[in-house]
Amino acid sequence: MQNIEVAWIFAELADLLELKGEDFFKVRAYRRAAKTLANLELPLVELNRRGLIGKIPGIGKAIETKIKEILVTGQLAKHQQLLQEIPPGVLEIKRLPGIGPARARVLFEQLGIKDLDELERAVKERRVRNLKGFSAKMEWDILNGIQMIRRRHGRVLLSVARELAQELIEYIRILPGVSQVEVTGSTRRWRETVGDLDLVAAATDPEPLLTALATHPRTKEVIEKQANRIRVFTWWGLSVDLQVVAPEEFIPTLHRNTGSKPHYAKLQELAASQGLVLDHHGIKNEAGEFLKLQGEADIYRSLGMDYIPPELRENRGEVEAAQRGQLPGLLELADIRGDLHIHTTWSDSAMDLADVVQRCQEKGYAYAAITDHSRSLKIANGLDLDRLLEQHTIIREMNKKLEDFTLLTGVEADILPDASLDYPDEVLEQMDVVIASVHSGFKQSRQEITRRITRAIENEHVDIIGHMTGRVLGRREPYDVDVEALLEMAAKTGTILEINASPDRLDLNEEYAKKAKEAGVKLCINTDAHDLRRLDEMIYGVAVARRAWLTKDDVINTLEIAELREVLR
DNA sequence: GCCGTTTTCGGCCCGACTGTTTTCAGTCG
Repeated sequence: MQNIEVAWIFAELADLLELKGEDFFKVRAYRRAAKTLANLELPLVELNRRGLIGKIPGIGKAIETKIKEILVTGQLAKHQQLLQEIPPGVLEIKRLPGIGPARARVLFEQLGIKDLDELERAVKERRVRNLKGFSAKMEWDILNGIQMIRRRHGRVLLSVARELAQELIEYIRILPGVSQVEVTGSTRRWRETVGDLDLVAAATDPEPLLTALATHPRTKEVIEKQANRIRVFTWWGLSVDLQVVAPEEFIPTLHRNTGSKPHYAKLQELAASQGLVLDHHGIKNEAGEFLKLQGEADIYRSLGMDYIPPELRENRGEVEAAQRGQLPGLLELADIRGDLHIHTTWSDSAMDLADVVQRCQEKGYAYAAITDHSRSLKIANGLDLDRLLEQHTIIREMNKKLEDFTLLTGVEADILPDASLDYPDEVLEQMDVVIASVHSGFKQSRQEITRRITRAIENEHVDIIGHMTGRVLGRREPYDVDVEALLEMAAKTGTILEINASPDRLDLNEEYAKKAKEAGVKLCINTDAHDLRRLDEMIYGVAVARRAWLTKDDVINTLEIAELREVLR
């Protein structure tokens, strides 16, 4: 049992209890526990062995007992029992925008609606609008919500896919006879969501590997099995395809399976035009001899071009650029010198200032900015003026004692619905980093939201615009905003745009990040972390940047502190 | 269900928006 799986049980338990109308505080206690468990540093199994589960904040006697039950039996009786009462489809209905526990319950109890299909039918038959708490407009919203969920269906966040991939790879790598194993497909190309996880392994005998995956604890059922490949569906809601090849076919298979299909097709075409044959066996010349391949770079070299990293393999001009020797030197995680969007216990995060400093130093960063929420964001315990200034005083004091590390003062100031910022200019002026973000009024018109963000961009004290389109993958569409106009304005004012690295945001996305660069805008990759583990998500923002063809020069948090201060000034 | 340098019971981050049964429950961040 992984922590994340235990956390999922508690999160679902919270949802189920909420649907039953259970006390809100009890629901919240489970939800908090789920979040805490998901972000623990150590495996629960280990903590249990050391008798430390009850010591975790937010975990009391009752939840501790339940965790132990899960660790021993693999499930939770109370959770299973609730699932008997409430069909899982009702949980999905509750996740529709505009539908919460109360409305989902009305739909279930009064119309017997158990899943999205039944809901869609009821809406089309106009049976929903007359229910208490519903309306004709809401029927429209429901259909849109169902569309959104259908679009996402079967796809998971890249971070989930990578976590599962890592676990399976480590498991397969140590099996007898395995020489190599790698993740391929869209996961290796770092696409923001993943439909299936594709693995390729090199081994002399496939059978032990196929059996190992078939019986792995993550595997729910085997979908298909052939002599050298197996497809399974996992408990994580992601299917996994493992192909086992002979060692000499590993590199060409890894390369082909990584795709993308259009990229690979283009290479095959190019190979053919040179009298070569490129396929999963390798590259064959006109004499029918296979060229020797040490790595993927040899494939590209044989075709007369530079090596193309997986993130660029989308047939968006990378082949032509590689032929001309003009691929950009992509940004690397190691280029990142600091994180400029971090929350602490002063607002709604689990980390205190000392935690942040320690972890950022461990990561080898030279600086970090503390940017807690501003006063209007009450639910996140946003800082009023007094607390903000107090925090900044403390940060400046801490800074004096730090060596080779700079803790910057800052704030994530709300761009309010009336386009003003949450603090006056005189206050913003005094801090190192001002991020301005929208956290309210998402449903304003395109014109209004664009104007709001434009005003923030124009404010000379605003350094960075945070998560500019506001999307949350699979949960919330971006707000209606004229991104192109904002890029133009940001270029004019020298305002920096954030690539929010949180795997469910990735905002700006790769398309806009690329356009930003082309418009002459500088970017900053931030985690927006609310707990220690999520400071590690920088890599996902770097992946967006790489897929957007960005180099070190395009990203300001690759600068050393003195240069960074210059840019922020 | 969790928690306690005021409380082992009684608190638990708040407020805006929405649609509308025009007075507030439900949802959201």
